[in-house]
Amino acid sequence: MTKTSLRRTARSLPIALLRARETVMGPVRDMLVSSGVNEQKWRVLRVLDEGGPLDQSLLAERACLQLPSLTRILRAMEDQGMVTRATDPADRRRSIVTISDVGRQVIEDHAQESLAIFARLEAAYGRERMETLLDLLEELNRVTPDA
Amino acid sequence: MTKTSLRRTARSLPIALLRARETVMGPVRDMLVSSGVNEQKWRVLRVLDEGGPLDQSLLAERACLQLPSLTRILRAMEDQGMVTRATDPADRRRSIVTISDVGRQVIEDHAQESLAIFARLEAAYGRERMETLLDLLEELNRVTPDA
DNA sequence: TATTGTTATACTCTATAACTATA
DNA sequence: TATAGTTATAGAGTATAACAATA
Repeated sequence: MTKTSLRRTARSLPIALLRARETVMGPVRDMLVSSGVNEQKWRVLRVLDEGGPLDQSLLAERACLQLPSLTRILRAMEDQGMVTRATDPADRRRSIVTISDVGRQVIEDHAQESLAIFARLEAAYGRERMETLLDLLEELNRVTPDA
Repeated sequence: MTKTSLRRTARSLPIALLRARETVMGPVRDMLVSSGVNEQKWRVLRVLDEGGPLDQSLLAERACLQLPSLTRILRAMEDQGMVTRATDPADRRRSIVTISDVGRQVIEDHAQESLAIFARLEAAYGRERMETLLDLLEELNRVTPDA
């Protein structure tokens, strides 16, 4: 160990969050391979399904993607018929992205499995504990909106 | 929204973990640009500094890296003099990785700043809340070791 | 035969900057 | 001049499979 003592890696928030995500993503990745969309497209669909039509900047932020990545992803998703894009008439620089029936169907097709994966994890981890964890994560995101 | 209601994305554990990590990594990334190592190398150094010499499989798991990625990263880190590698005499398939003084110095050089970043976040978020969050993340990693 | 680590491939994300169109 | 989104580029991670060396 170095002289200046850092926290144990298990108590390092960035590392702890990354390990937790790897833990949780295992079964989710298995689900996604059968869905025809990757993790990123799945996030885009989820965010659009939840928040309604969004411009790309906001969509990128909520889906944790860079704008250049999103540009490429949306091109593919448009080709697959999962989303549509339209110029915002109020500000013609903006492009508004809308989920289509095809996109909604992708979510619908995997919603049961997604819920089941979560339910299994919650059963193993504890319902109350899970709610507390999600509360704390939400609060963390509020503390530092992006910095 | 689709008919089968999934959780709000803020209550989706994979998405919540990803957003939390993005939130937390902002200042950490700023620190790392001045350190000469990227996120992945920093994790490798932290894990080695904490756990002592490790074989590559274990190191990969603890640092959340794939073995092929680790192979490439270690080659670079060996060239930079941050780590050394030696064949395990007890099992000559195994390669044991050890952090060097140079590697330890990289950690030492940024330990203060790393602690300060954490302290600021903790102050904004709440000390007790932070401890609870870290406890819950540790427990989550114990529930499902990797599945 | 199984395991550890390496190499190779294809795909994708990140980070950044330059660029276009619009405001 | 500033902003939204696109394009291009370099660097790097992921996933996977094939492979060599060793067990």
